[in-house]
Amino acid sequence: MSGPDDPFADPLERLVDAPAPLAPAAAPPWLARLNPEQRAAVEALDGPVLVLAGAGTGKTRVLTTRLAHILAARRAAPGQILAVTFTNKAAREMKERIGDLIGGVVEGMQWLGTFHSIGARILRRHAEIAGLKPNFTILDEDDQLRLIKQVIEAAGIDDKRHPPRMFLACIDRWKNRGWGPDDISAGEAHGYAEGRGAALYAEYQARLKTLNAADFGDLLNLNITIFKARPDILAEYQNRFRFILVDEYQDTNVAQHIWLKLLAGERKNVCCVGDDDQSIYGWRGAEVGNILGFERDFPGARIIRLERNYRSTPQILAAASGLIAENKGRLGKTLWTEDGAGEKVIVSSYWDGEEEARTIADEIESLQRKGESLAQMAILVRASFQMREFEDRFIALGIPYRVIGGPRFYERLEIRDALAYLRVVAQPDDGLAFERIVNKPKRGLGEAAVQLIHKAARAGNISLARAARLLADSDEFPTRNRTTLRQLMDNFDRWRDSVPVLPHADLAAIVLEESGYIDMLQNDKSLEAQGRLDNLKELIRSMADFENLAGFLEHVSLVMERVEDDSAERISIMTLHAAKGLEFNTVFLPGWEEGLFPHQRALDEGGREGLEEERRLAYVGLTRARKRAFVSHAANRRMYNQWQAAISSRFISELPPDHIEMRDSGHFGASQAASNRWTSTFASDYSNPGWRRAQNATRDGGFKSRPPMLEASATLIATDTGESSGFRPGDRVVHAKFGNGKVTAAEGSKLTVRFDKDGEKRVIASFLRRA
DNA sequence: TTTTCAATACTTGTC
DNA sequence: GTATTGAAAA
Repeated sequence: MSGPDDPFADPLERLVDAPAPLAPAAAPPWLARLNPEQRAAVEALDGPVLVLAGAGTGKTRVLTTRLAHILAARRAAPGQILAVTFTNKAAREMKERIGDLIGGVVEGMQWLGTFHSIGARILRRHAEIAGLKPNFTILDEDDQLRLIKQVIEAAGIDDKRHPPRMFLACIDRWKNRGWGPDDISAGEAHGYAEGRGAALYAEYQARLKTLNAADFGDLLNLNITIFKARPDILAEYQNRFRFILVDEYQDTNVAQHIWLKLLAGERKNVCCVGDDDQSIYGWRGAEVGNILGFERDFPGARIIRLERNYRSTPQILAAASGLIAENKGRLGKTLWTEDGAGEKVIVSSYWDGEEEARTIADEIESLQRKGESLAQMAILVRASFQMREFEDRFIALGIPYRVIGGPRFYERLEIRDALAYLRVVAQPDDGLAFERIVNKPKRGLGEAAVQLIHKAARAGNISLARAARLLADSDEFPTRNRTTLRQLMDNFDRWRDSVPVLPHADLAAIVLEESGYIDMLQNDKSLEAQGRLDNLKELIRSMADFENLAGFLEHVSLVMERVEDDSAERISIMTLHAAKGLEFNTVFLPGWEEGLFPHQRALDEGGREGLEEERRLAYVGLTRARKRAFVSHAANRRMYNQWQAAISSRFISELPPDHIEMRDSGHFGASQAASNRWTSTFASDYSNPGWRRAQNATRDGGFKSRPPMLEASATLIATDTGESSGFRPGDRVVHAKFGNGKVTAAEGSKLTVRFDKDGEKRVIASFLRRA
């Protein structure tokens, strides 16, 4: 482990070579731009510091400036600072902003990253101590679940009564708390399969070792194991990390907290930045207690509150503050701003979700006509099913939109298959990857064959691939399959041999070609197959950005994301969770109804704690808005195709009346009781054709009766293909969202299409292509 | 081995 | 309503 990649090969000398901006100056310009609290947070370098940064108080600025300050004061070299974030996006942003502040020195900041990427880095260095090889695979949830199923099956447990998912959740919870198989109390172990939880967990961990694999939880937990087993190694890191910075501290779980405390050592130059009011990931293992108990964990800690808000109007701040004040157990902050008054938060009531979407879309167009950019508007929903209504409406009106947090590139089937091939090439012990592709494309190695290989593997205590190799050369395997298996194994040997000589992107292309995977897709005449081939091409293209195969695979497992282009003129639709850390001039917050928001399940499973987390979510939503916030609820909402009457969220009544303006749509005349009766009488008939037609009629009517100017603007936005769309009634077309359909009417670029699945819809020609 | 059908559940979702 | 998933049938 040495060479340019070695994390320890960057001695302090780097600092001496660092560019000019590092020269100590009496009054560094970056400090002058801070308010007194921010400046205090930047300058309090020694000892533990907790920065309680309210929404929009310049948290990132403080973090980045503090880093720059440490470097400028020559208190540490870039490689001696540990800076951890939760998301790759946050890490990337921090890197960029430090780069803006102090220039190229960022390159030396090799310990700026997510908890998991840094954990993985440390684990690879000392893998042997944890019983792994340095080239171990990082498993994602899918692989994890498959492994768990195997463990459960091997233990002879009925997976009907004890669903594997449940066990996955247990393991997740245990790992989040930093518990190994030996730390599971009888009570906890009882949580799954009548007390066998701990034993199964141990078995799961043993299997991981055989696979030479680690799951996400292990990336940190095995670090802790290593640190505890080898104080000398821990000391090495404690000595190295002169300063530790943590972003979004309220989201840390117990394991991360232990990890941080170990690394902080005696020096305890730890600076954690966070906001207890924005803790919304409790269900994922985040422990608000970490931030609430910071002083207990780090005695003598300095606590600095950032309360001056630079984002929102006082009206929005007051509404959000009033709401969050309902929560108990906060550290407490009072946000203030010097900004002028601004507009009150608008609270609207609608008859149903469809009217809500329609009216919000109208509001969006109206704002747009006043010159407001679509990129500065967002719709923040509680649950993703709410997005659909907005998408439908935006498609109909031709309002460009983007959904944030949809299905990800690396989660697609074909990508995962391709990656599985590459994983087996890179790491032959990766049995999960091997299993995934033995019979893909179909080569006659079905379940029976896989079982045989499994048996051999378990008997010899060797990996699947090794067992497969043995079986291929022995006569314990059905003759007709033996040749196929041998061919496959020979292929893998050959591919593996070419790793050092071939560029990895070329190798990937060869693997996919020679394995028959490409042929399989080419022979598939379905609509998706072409898209899958394109995705594979895209995958191979993207591989070129990485140095080697191992580097690429690491990226895929740790950085499962696509970089969003947020400059485009589009409105964003996302969940409230996805919105944390973002800001927009205008924010729409639909669906504030009891049962949806706060979500029923959060109440059922989380009790008062659950309710408070929901309230924090509402707070996060409101504080995303710079100028305008629109809260709304509908009296009737369709969930799982069932109409349900809903009463407005308690969060609406908790908003301070002085800072909100109630708006009524007029249609919303029926009392809650009446709507209840109405739903129960007609709910069963709701999806019948007659009702559908009636609903479509209203929708169309609404569309046509609009002021002409709106019609025009809607057309204008969407007419990038021009008036002559080229589509005629009768044409078969494909729509990215709705699939196949037939054009029934066309006027200019606006078409009516009868979709095979979804029925008739009005769509814009530019969303269509010829079938 | 593959296709098809029925049963199930369905908040949020980084790494 | 729908997507996924597992088991039975072809």
